[in-house]
Amino acid sequence: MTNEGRLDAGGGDVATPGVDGGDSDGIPRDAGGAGADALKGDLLEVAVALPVAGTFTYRDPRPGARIAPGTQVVVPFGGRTVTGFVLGPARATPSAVRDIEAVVGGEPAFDEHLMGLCRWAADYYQAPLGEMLRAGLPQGERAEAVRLVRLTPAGERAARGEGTATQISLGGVDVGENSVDPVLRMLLEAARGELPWRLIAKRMGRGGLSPAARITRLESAGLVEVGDEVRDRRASATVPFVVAVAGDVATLPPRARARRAVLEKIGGAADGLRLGALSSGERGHVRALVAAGLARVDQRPASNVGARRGGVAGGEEPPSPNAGQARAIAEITGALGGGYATFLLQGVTGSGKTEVYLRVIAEARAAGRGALVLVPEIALTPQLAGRFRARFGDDVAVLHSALPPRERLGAWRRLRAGEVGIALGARSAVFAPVRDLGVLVVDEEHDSSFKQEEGVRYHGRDLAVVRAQRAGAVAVLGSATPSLESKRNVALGRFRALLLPDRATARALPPVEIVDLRRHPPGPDGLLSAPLGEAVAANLAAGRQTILFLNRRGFSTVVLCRGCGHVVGCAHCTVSMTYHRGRDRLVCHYCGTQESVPLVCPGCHLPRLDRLGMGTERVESLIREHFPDARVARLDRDTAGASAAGHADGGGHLNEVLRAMNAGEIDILVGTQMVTKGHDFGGVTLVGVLQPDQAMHLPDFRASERVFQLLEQVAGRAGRGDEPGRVIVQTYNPEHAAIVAVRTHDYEGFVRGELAARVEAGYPPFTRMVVLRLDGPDERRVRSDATAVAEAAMAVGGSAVRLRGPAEAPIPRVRGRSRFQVWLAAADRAPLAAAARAGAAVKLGPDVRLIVDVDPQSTL
DNA sequence: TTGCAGCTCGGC
DNA sequence: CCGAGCTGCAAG
Repeated sequence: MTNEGRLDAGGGDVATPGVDGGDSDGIPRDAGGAGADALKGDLLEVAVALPVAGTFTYRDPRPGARIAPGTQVVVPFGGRTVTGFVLGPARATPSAVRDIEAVVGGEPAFDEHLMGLCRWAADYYQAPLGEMLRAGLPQGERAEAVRLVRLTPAGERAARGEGTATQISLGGVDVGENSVDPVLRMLLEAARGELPWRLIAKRMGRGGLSPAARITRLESAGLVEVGDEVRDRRASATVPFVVAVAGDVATLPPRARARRAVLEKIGGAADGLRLGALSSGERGHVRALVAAGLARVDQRPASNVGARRGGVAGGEEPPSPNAGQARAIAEITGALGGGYATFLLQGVTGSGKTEVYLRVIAEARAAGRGALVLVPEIALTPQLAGRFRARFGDDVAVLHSALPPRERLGAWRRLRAGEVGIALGARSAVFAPVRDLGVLVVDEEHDSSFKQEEGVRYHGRDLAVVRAQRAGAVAVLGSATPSLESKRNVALGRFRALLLPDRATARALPPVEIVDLRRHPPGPDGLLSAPLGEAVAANLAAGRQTILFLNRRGFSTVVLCRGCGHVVGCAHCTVSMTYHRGRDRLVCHYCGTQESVPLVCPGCHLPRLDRLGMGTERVESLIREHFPDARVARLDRDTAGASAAGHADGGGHLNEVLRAMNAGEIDILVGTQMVTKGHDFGGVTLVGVLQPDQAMHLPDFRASERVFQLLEQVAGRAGRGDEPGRVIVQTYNPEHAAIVAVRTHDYEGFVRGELAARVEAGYPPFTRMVVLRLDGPDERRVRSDATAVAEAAMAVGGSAVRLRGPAEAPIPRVRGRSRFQVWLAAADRAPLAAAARAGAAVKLGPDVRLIVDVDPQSTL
């Protein structure tokens, strides 16, 4: 279904310049003299979507066609074809200029405002502009060049063994019977005799010539041709619809009842039905109906998909705000239209922050301005989306990572076209093309998932504030436990603080009971202390629901030899393997490597391996033993599906658990973080936290802050119904600051203590930080490069910048690569950025990579 | 990132 | 002497 916009054929949505062949060798290299001015008008500055510094100049061969800044284009770059973004007219006239090959889509992918934001972000996060721009486009909006290998007629003959001996030997094809060149054979079997280069390389595996050598040889023999093609996902953004066609139903066999039923279903929908909305069985009938001339399948643009979904605005009477909410709403709406302002809205779970967002957004919409809402990845649930839909109906575009690219694209287009005024999504939605932005909301602003930890490492919350600033909009950051950065910004007068004092339901957050595991040791299975065990039993007897929280997946976290003390570790990482009982395999949580459980110790070969440590799988199983009559369920990444909560295949189990919890069909839910965020479990009256201890001792200056935030969030799960809840934390470290503070939900006290410690140690929010992360297969090389990087950074940073390292990362080896870190801290941004740039400019040894991480959120 | 030039090493 | 493989650098 992918429409390929073939460059030389001008397919689909791809505007093809008037010059054929893509090769611009005919263009005068030296434009000197009279022609220079005329030429200059068509010269454009382009950022390519690659990790390459700088921008490049290209020519638009279509006379007078002014490509607007922000437009996505396809350009030849080095020996291949890549995506780029037009920045504007060229600023220099270099000696060599090549032609833009294609313009993707009719309109710019970014408007001026978003271009400005990406430019700012590229500079701040020290990322190439082209890469930043690419990060700001949704999947599906990106055009990508695919290198295709295609059989020539001569190649086809050779592949069939019909070619002349010369042709065959020319191609290096082995003439022996049964052994046609594997590449030719693959191509012969492929549709249209062509395959992507990458696929061929993948299928060939090892042995013999390298795929590249093989293909090159075939190409020079004229048996195959190789070319880059732009696959314009935009052009292919269509969705199949089935429409009933007037015809003679009698042509259907009388016994084809199912077929008639499907036909009726299709006929019942005035505009036809999405093929995707039918079951696979029904789709089979559609095929037959089409063959019988009773139905037709249309391709419709994806922008129509989902446009008319969801509830109708105003369907439900909004609850009237309490005094605290009313005050917050009044303050924020008062600032709307008055230019930039950021509010920090602090209120515990259940205090009604969402209602404040909804009211403020409604206010902005009434004034004709757009809104953008960012939530942590894991919190982007159907429940939350439903709440926005119930209030704003079709005016909301939900940008979910689980959305198929097409639907995402449709949502993006509707936002850009102004058909939809509100965008709701995770981190990357900060780039959503909302028109005339009035409000940006960042919910759970302290959540670390707003920081992108791969590729371009931007922080969604920080970018939201910057975007608000640039757009003259109001930003609202909400949290029960704001980040210390935001607290500091309030103290500095940059943010305005708003407090929602109570839970909207007028009940206080339950106190947190701390169980000292040194005095109340867990039972022989290491699970429950007596107080927590009794509480669970009592809650169960009372017919109420319990959540048990443990932030570790798997069954056992360590597989240890009782004979020699050997711990089974990952072959590629310096971490121990986790035993997963569901799969009956050992899994590395860092690189994903899986292996079967060895029968004997790899060290001493004695069969004395033991599975130690507690993961959610073991908790679930032990709980079933303790409470055989209880209905127990588990919710973590393993049960929910592939990756984090949001992913398509994960939704099923997650939603099922949510439903079963709300229907009271589960007594005890065991889970990881996943149970803490975004879900509203009405009837839970007991929350048990099993072991927050390991999280407190992570080598990370934010460890305490994270533990507090996590516990507070977990506590918020309890007692939201009519019943008061209980929260019990069992720990070996009851005197830890985060534990002490969480007992009485004394966040302000915790913040004071923590801020004092941060000042003392020179950590954020009192300094700014950048980490330079290096990794490579050869430990000594990485170490020495890290030293050179540190020296270069300090030579520039001088006394304004403090250095720590180079030091091995807390997990020194991941995926077979050794990792070192150089930490830079400074009070001011400028010297810090300069030092980091100097460090990043150091020439590295072979296979050593360096990543600049500005405002790092993780030490690992 | 990938592609290519320039170089060295090994086989004929 | 030629080709494969590695290294370093440039890409408009």
